Amino acid sequence: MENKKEKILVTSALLYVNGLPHLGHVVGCWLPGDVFARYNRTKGNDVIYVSGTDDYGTASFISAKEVGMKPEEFIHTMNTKIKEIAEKLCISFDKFSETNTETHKETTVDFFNEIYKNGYTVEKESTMLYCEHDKIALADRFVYGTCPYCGYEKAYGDQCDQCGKTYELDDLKSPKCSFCEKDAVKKSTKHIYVSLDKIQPELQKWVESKKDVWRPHVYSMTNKWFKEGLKPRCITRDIPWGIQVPLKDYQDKVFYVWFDAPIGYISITKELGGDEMVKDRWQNKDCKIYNFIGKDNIDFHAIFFPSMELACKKYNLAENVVGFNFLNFEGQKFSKSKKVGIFCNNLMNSDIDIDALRAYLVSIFPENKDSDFTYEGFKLNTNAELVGKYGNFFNRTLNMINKNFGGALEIDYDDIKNSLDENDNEMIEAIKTLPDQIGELFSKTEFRMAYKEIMRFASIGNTYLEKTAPWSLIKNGDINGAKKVLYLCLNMAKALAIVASPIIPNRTAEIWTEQLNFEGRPDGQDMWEKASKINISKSHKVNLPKPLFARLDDEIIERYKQELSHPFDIKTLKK
RNA sequence: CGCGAGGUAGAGCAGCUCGGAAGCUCGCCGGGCUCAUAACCCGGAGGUCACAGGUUCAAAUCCUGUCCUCGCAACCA
Repeated sequence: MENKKEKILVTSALLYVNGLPHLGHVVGCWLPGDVFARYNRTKGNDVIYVSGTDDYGTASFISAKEVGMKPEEFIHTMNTKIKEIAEKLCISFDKFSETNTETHKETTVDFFNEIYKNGYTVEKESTMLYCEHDKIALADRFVYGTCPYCGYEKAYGDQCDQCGKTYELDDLKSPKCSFCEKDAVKKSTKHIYVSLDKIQPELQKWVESKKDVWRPHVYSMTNKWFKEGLKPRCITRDIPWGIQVPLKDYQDKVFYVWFDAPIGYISITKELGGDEMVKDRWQNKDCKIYNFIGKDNIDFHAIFFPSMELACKKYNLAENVVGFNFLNFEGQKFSKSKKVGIFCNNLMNSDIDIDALRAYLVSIFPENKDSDFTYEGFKLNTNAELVGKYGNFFNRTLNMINKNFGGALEIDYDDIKNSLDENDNEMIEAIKTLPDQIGELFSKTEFRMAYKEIMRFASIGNTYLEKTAPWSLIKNGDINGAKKVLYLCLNMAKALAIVASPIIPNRTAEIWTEQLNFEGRPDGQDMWEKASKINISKSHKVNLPKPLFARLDDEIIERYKQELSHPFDIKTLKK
């Protein structure tokens, strides 16, 4: 059953530039997207993987001010650092860009113009709080004042922490700007709203068609919106940092970040391959789009962005909105202020094995519910799975081939096919069927299960060695028997390198060239189908093995705990 | 009746969509092997699948109710 090559576009949620990512973002967006993209390339599909940073919005504007930089300079600095971290983690973006580009501005303005032209916008007058000093509109979380109910003086714009009551921004007494603490003033302004209510029927149809594709929690979270009914949503803001709204009377307004950010997926695609690629990936119904996001982003990717796309009528909607849950850390939430977590800026100077880290993270991906990172788990996964099962199998196989046969077995499948016993047949069955089963799991974005199956695959190899005991065969003079066993093991080793390559790309590439002595890379285009073939040539010579992964002891773990727990503080950028 | 997630062997978890003899990793006990990074393989002990009802020939899995735990200001995916 040969599958046709698929066109696939993978996106990972744009990261807000106001800080550097912690493991949560890696585990929910970058890494699953990367594993998925790598698998599909290896499978032979035509994949591109894009992401970047979301540069606009109030917080980054204020942060830039705080460190004495222009917004452009600040976001560029942050974008560069974030990109370095992605590279360190071996996230294989075809393009990692940002939203502060000409291409993005054009794409966003054009996107808006289409919605406008299609009649899906309305104008509304509303009052807002404005800070004359910082020249920005103050959203609920950037303003405080006196609670109209209990008189608490540090109440937020829409809710009081002391009495818990919620209210309208209008009711807050003597409001002040959270940034400069000066009085905020009330202003009346016009804003543009997108008529989500008009789009709801069409959107709902799309969502329903995804019932069996999306993860259950994504589907149910999305459907909750329909029960209450979608309402027009404001997409403009009164701040000086963002993309200008291209309408008369709106010269001083910009688009709300959540309007333009997802359009970034399109503009970054355009940056990568021009209009032609946009056409090929966003306007071609044969291209499937996968959005990898954290659960906090589900609403934006399953409701707002698709609604906008439907109103714009120019681009295709996603095939799958892959919403991940959250990662906790040693039983607690990640927290910068409490220094709970692993903060990726620390990875840059750490000697932690990125592949081992990736493998552990995949094993605990919060696919269906929140999960927990523990150093104990990391240590266990590295020592028991990667060293003991996976790496050990390569080591055993290659060692015996080298020690006893000078690295070359001088046989192939034709030489052994008439002398197969039950154990051999089980081994052959595993090599022929498991790569496809594992691939199926990857393509269904069930990464944790795929990883588990890969480790089970390695265990089958170890058990086979145990049952056949080639070291005894050699001792007893059954050289052909030993060669047969090792030939099958070598073919399994090849398969194991390929199927694990989406998760541990560096180590598998290393063993591929340096130890197995093959050409190319195990994660090369179209390599997947080679995994299930038992076809290594007679004269193939392997090299001496070398341990793939290093064991972790408590001392090293303790050092990582110290090294990796420091959140990045933007104040260090201060001039 | 705020919202959401969860309660499965000592620990951590999978299985629940599409009911059909309780599974994985670690730990523990016993055995085997010595090719391998004190790695590997086999066997065993250990669970009334939170509780109570219901549907069914059959329920961890579906339905109803109850109890308990965790998250829901900000930094933060």
